This record gives sequence, C-alpha cells and structure tokens, in this order.
Amino acid sequence: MANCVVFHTQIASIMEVLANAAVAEICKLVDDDYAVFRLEISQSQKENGALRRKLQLLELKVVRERAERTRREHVLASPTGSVNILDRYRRMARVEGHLTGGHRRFVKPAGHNTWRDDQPIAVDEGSGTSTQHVIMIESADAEAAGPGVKQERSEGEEDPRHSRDIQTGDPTIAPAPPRIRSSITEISGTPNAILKSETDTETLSVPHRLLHTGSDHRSDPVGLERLGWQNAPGSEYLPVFHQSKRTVNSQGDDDGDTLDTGGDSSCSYAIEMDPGNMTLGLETQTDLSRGDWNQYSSSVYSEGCLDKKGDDIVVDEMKVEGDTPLTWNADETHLGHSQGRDFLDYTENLETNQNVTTHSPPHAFRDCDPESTSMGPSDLHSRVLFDQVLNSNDMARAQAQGQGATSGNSKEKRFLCMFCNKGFSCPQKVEIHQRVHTGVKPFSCTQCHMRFAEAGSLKRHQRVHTGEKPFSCTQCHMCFSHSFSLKRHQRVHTGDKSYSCPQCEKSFTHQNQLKMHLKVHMGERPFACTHCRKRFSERSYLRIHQQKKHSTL
DNA sequence: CTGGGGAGGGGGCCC
DNA sequence: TGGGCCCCCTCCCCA
Repeated sequence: MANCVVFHTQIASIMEVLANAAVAEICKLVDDDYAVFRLEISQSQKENGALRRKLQLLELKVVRERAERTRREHVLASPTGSVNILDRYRRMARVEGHLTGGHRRFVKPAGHNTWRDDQPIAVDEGSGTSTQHVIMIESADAEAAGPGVKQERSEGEEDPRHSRDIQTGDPTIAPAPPRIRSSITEISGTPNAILKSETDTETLSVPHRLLHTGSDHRSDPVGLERLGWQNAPGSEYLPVFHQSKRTVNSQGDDDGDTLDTGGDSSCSYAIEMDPGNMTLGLETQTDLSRGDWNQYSSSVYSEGCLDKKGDDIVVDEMKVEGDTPLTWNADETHLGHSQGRDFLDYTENLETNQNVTTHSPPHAFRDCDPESTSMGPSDLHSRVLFDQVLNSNDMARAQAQGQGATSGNSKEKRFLCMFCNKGFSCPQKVEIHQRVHTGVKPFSCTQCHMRFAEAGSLKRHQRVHTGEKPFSCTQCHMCFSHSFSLKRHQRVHTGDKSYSCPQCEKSFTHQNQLKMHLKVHMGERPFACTHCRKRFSERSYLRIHQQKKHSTL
C-alpha cells in the first residue's frame, strides 16, 4: 500500500515536472512568436507611416487642385435652378455626341465633334437649352444655404471638364473655400496631427492601410492579406473598426502581455488605439468607406498611367461625373442638405448596411431626363414590365456568361465592390468597376471633351473623330465602328430576330425595338406635349410633333 | 399626319 | 486590350 502511495507520488511529481517543462516550452515558443509578431507590427507601422505621408501629400495635392478649380467655377457661377448637375452633365455629354452623331454617316471628318466653349450647350433634348454655367446650377441653393456649404458642395460636385475649360476666372475674387481647407486640416492637412496620431493611435492607421492598399494594391498587396482583407473585403472595414473601438479601453497599449489575440490582427492593432483620437479615426474611416478612397485610388492609378498612354489618349486629373458626388470631407452631415437625397440614401446605406447587396445603382436615376416631367406614373410601371419581359432574355445570357453580382467562384472573386458588393478577382478590377459608382472618368479625348472610365471606351470613341470603321459586313457595303454594330447589323442578313414579343409573336432584331413594341401593347404614351397635351409612346414622336406643331413657339 | 417598325451611332459596362 | 453585349438615341421608311 505504502509502495503504491509512493509510486503515485512519484508519478505525480514526474507529471508535474513534465507539465512544467511543457509550459516552459510553450511559453518559449509564444515568446519567440510574439517577438516575431511584434517585429512585423513595427515594420508594418513604419510602412503605415510612409504610406500615410504619401497619402497626405496626394490628398493635399488633389485638394489644392480641386479647390483651385472650385474657385474658378465659383467665379463663373450662374445660378439657374436646382437641377441635378451631374445628370445635366451626363446629358450634355450625350447631347454632344448626338449633335454630331449623324445617321448613316460613314465617315465623319475629324474635329466635327469639337466642343466649342463659346457655344451654349443644349441640355434638354427638346427645346430647352443650357449653358456651361450649368456646372454651378446647384450653387444657387448653396448660396442660399451659406458660403460654407456652397464651397463644400462645389468641392464634391465640381466638373473637371468645365473647370478645365473655364480658365477665365477673375483672380481678384478670393478663392476662400473655408470648409474644404478646414476639413482637410482636420483629416490630413497638418503633418503634426498625423504624426501625433501615428504615435498615439495605431488603429487610425489600420483603416488607411486597409482601404488604401485595397485600391492601390501595388503598394502593399501583402498587407491586405495580413490584415484579413481576403476574408471579407468590403464588408469588413467597419467591423474591424468597431471592434477596435470596443477594445480600446480594456487593454493598455504598452503592455505586451495583453497582446495575446493571436492571429486577429485587427484586435492587436486595436489595442493601441487612443480614444482621444477616435473622432479623427472615425472620420477618416467613414470618409474612405464612402467612396472617397476610390477617388484617391483613381487619382493614383491615373497618375500611374500617365506615361503609359499614347498621344491620343490623355489621362489627366480624375473626372467625377457619377451620381455620387465625392467629397474629401468626411462629415457628410454637412453635405446632406445640399448633395441631394440620392447621395444621402447612398451613403446612409453604406454606413448602416455592411452587406450592401440590394443597393440600387445610382445610374438608376439616369433615365430621369428632362421630359420625365411629362411622363405619367405609368412610366415606372412600364419600366417594370419591360424588365420582366426583357430581363428573362438577359438573365439567360448572363447566366450563360457566368455573370451576376455574386456569381462565380467566391474564392477567385474575393475583392468586393464597396458599393454593390460585386466580386472581382483583383483590386484593379474593383477599382475600374467602382468608377461606375463614383463617376470617375480618367480618360479624356483630346479632340473633344468626352471622358471615359475605361481606356478601351476612349479608344473606341476616337473612331468617331478618325472616321475609322474597321468592322465591315461581308454581305453588304456597310462598315461600322462598333463590332457589336456589325454583329447587330448582320441580323438583317441572317434574319435573326431574337427579341420576340410574348403577346403578338412579333420578333425584332433590336432589343429596343421590342421594348418600344411592348409599349404599343400596353397602350402607354408617357411622353406628353407640353403645349397641346397630346401624348406619345416615344420621345422621338413627341419631338417630331413639337417640331411640326409648335416649332414657332 | 400619326405612329409603328427598321436600323445605325455611340457610350457604359463586363468578361 | 479587345471583344461582346446592353442600352439609349436618332433618323428613316412606310402604312
């Protein structure tokens, strides 16, 4: 019995020794790993600092340029009404093309499409016209709201095309964009503040790193993965930040023992956050997550491409044309009343919903043309009906092509658009895609003022000036500048009428033909003449009617 | 004269 | 980078 007790005691002592040895080994491994981890963190912090300084320089540069352009636009401001300025510019660009897009024109002389700055630019497709001053149309409201608001809104909605054209601003007028400068000063204008934040708040650098490297992957693609980008990009920005907020007050920044969060790099960064700088960090994060980082990334991208473009392709400062006005001021509440409800909803949606999957794209408002005021409520209904009929065909095609917002291999398309959650295989594609939402158009034509989000679109557009029509029909003399135009044309020869009406068995070669035909079945005449209230099913009919009947008015 | 249909021009967007 | 498709606009023809 005694031997048994002694034996158990010895076993217990041996196990204790072994356990202690194991613990010691584990501690040693942990210490080693921790040392390596700390080293990596310190290196990352240094990288953050360098990147942040680069960012600050870029931000300052861009903001100065924008402020200068804003000043010039402000000089030529002409309040004419509260019309969506971006939509107007879109139509201006469209009208510009239409003004020169002659039907059955085989060769267009170069320069025919030249935008003349001294000409009023027709905006309304009917009789309405506007001028270049439309760029400041909304400034009328801004002036009513106060100079500060005006400056800030102009900052977000400025039109580089006009700003580039309008070079005759009165230099005696003070530029005075107070809100812009103050905002930039708060965020990144003063290096001292940033340097302080570098030492006090490491979390502040995390959103910067996350977001900016997400767009400018070339600078640090490894950092993305290290920070968890690959797991849930897009939707993970805010959770990371909120998590940081939660852990701020629970752990000290100088106690290495508390750094036991393992691989959760977000938590490990959050440890060293200074609550005093929370506002600054929140502003920066919010600012970037709303799309401003696209602006930044696009500018970087554009600048990076400057030397890659040929003589005919110019990539200059970013062009913001989209429905989501961008701003460098993170405090959107200052913008809300002047930016328009669309933008507000947009940003609120981004703020509150981290999984933005059902967001209607901003270009959903694209169809709100000037004549929409004469369109009855049924227009929306007809649009839905069109979609029901037409989308079945489109969806089948999309499925055949493997398209879709969330289709495809999620592992391959792990870079998500922060606006619509669509997945892409690499950050560049996300960046290009997000121009759909941001309206950034870095590629401008040297012969007219058209701007494009993609280089290919610009190259294709330049055939308008050169008259090049490389796509010729083998069965007739027709030549086309678009490859798809040729393909569409060849349906005439093949008799292919893919678009069939479900109600009368009619079929069409154009999808748009079917679209118009459906209106016949529905008896919709959404386009009403403002003079005699006669209604038409197509805008062109209304226009012809107005030209013939009311041209003298 | 109205309006339905045919077809090209051209930009947006994605693969 | 090019190809492809979608979409809108426009003009023309014709019943």
